[in-house]
Amino acid sequence: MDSCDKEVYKLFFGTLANQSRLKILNILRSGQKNVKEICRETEFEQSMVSHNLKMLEYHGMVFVEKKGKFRYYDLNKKTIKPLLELIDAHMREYCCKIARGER
Amino acid sequence: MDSCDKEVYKLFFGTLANQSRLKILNILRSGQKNVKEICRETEFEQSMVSHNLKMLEYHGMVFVEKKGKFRYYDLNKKTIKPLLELIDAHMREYCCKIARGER
DNA sequence: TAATCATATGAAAAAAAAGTCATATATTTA
DNA sequence: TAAATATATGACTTTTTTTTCATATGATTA
Repeated sequence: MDSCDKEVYKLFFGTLANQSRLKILNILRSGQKNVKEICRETEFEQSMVSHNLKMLEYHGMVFVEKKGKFRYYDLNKKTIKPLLELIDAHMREYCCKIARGER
Repeated sequence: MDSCDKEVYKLFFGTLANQSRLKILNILRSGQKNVKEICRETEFEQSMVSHNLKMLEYHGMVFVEKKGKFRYYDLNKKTIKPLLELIDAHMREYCCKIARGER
């Protein structure tokens, strides 16, 4: 990991370090959705969803597919799903106190 | 992943979404180090290193061991190392444009 | 036990990221 | 082709995070 990599890592993790984007990713776990559907399910405002989807797409965490006037976003199941699972394992073991809000 | 989890995920990723902390983690890959050594190798100011180490420790990414007046910090090789490797794989495949600075 | 060394902490300043709002663009339908 | 619908974008404001600075704490040594 050289200093260039660290910048990339930072951007990558930064993309995941946000509850709105995590909520979007989570919703996409159940299949691809268009922007409107994501707005409805998250109860987020549309432009915010678009901003966040752009960031997720840029980092390869979701893919887009144009269908007429809609844009369907799909989770990258190959890497993002296992990644979330690995982190689940880490957190089960080391972050109980965080989950409980301890300091 | 419920809304409580998302908060924890956010904190977890937030801890990794920072070049200073990534640099510290990277340096710890070659074995445990005390704060002074980390300062020297990173060229970061001491209090900043301490703040960042605290955050890393709180999230189970490093462990501390007191030895006299020194405190040795050690990387969590069980989860953080494989995590970084998984992300390497993701980035090799999807984030080339990021590494190249494209937009 | 005073001086020194190693590290931690809190508050405040600086920097970065997130969210909002107005509006632009693109596609479709009437 | 005008209106409507879906989504994206840019500039700005707000919020959050990071860094810095001064200082506190704790262990060691002279």
